[in-house]
Amino acid sequence: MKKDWFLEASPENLSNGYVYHKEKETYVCLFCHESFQDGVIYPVGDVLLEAKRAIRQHIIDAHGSVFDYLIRLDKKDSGLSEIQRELLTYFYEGVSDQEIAKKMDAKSTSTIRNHRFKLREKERQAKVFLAIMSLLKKKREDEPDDFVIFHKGAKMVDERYATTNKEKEKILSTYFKEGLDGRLSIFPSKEKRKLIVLQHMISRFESDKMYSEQEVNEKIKEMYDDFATIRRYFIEYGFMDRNKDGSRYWVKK
DNA sequence: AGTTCGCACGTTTGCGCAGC
DNA sequence: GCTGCGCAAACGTGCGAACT
Repeated sequence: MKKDWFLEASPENLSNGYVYHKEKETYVCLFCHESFQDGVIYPVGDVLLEAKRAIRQHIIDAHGSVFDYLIRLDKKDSGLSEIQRELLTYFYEGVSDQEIAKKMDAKSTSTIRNHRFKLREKERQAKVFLAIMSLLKKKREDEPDDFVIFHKGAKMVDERYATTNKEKEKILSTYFKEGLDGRLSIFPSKEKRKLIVLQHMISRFESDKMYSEQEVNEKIKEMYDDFATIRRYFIEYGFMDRNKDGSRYWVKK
């Protein structure tokens, strides 16, 4: 059995010895990965059992007790000392404090009580710790990604082209190999990349200036030879606008 | 029915020891 | 020297049995 997989399960699943996969509607054994399909009736011994009861029976029959497995984990995984493990085993078996004290070489019952107290304290601490870690995880998942904002007039931009600033950096470094002030190596074919590259190219234009077609071409040529393609994309994707006769160009805000 | 007693258990506190 | 761990004693509390 792969121990990591076992230990990644929730505390409840861990103590059950199995997990329920919602999408597949199956119960899966954490020890051997044997699965039981919800809605199917399984013959177990001389009786028929539905999936949930079948997997519980399977764990008892095939793997013994989940407690035995967990209690035998080493300190690194359980955080329990040798003595704590021994005590917990006695508690699990329902042995009285007096008997435990006797079994554990003349320890007094007060020692056993004190251990019980410490273990409960550990339990409380573990719960708080789990809650803290779960909040941490939740916050990370809820945190909205730092998405690239396109200007309002941008066309062809929808949720399919949502790009994080991190991705943007990566894309730009791929296409502007000489650096962000350098030339574009090739114009990308994927829409998402086109948008990022065009957004970067348009940032080199002044936003309040009126450009002639010639000026636009020259400016683009500083970055890429095929100025006609880029100019067309600027208009098509709404990064730039022009007047009817095409004599004046300006950056859309 | 109310009180007392013994017991079990939880909790607090202090000490000694080992490892770092 | 600090820290964690194991141990034990002391104290407080709840509960049932025995007693008045």
